[in-house]
Amino acid sequence: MILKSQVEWALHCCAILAGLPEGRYLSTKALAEFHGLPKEYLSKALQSLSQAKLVESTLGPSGGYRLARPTAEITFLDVVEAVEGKERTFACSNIRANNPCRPEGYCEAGPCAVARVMWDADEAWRAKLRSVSLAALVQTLEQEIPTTLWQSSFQWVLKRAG
Amino acid sequence: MILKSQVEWALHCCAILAGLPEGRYLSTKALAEFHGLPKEYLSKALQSLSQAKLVESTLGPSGGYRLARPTAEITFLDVVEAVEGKERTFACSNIRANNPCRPEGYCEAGPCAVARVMWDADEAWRAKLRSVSLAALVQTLEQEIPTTLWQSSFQWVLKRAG
DNA sequence: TAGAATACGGATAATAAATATCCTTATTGC
DNA sequence: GCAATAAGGATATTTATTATCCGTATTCTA
Ligand code: SF4
Ligand code: SF4
Repeated sequence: MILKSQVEWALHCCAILAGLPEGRYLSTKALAEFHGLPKEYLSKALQSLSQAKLVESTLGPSGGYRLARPTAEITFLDVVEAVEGKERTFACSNIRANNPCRPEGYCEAGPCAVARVMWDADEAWRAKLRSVSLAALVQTLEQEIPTTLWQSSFQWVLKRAG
Repeated sequence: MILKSQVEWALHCCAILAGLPEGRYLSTKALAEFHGLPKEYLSKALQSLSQAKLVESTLGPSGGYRLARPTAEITFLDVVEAVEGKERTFACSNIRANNPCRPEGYCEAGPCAVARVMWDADEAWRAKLRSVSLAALVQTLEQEIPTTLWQSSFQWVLKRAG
């Protein structure tokens, strides 16, 4: 089990969009070039973000994406779920129903203990992702990335932002 | 991203093995029949458990598997990692290295903030799985499953255990 | 007003992973 | 010696991921 690479892409794109000045848009093309990613396929990830209402888009030249909400109000979980979906990572196929000793017509009340533990763990994962916002991410990145690289990156980006 | 179904299978099989009397073995065939699963493929999951030293096996008629450790010393995480592997669920492809503004020969010190958050969440998931033992699972199941079904199930199993 | 750049969605192809089956070998109990 | 078993290799089959291509509607710009 491994998350799709689109998750990493989407998170990095959101980090860039989070640093964009108010009202500016950044195109798929620019985001793809900046990260060295296939434009057409990255576009699908961005469309997922758009459908999840995390970003807004506009058409035409100088079109592209911008965040739809303040960075403090978008979490890692929002992005991950936009790309991966909201389904739990443990799917129960109800194999206990195949128990040969199971009485005719007997129907289990709810999810069994196995599923509940797996779902609790899934929720712990999500809770952690929910606890980190894009604002927090940008703050950390700003501290860690060398100032010159940070600035030249945003110069590069701004030159292409509509 | 979804866990393979072998995880569910392995957990249920461990739950059965956990209820087996000291020194008895249960075969793949019996476990597959009990859960209504494809024997050959379930066998692969059990082999994973065996390689992870969670279960011991013996050959010949009346052969099969038994737990290699006390139920209190086997956790959900042990079983999940035996089947799914120990790799983290977020794989970093280091796309920041593609940044066009990145200086020649510049090399990032360590994993970036994005990866660290994802890995923290992964660890939260594992911590939760680590916190539940097979002993705890069996205790819960024993409380929840109707006594008659519980007993007839283990009668069924014991008749086939070597 | 024409043209270029864009997001969006549908279709489809390529690749990788999960699921499943088959077969051979070595070991064990009877 | 025979039957049942775990183990592991080989190989299909099916599904998910990754990727590309194209048509349409929209928006900006010149
Ligand atoms: S995980 Fe629980 S609910 Fe799902 S099949 Fe197994 S016993 Fe049933
Ligand atoms: S997640 Fe972090 S370490 Fe991984 S590619 Fe992105 S920036 Fe680099």
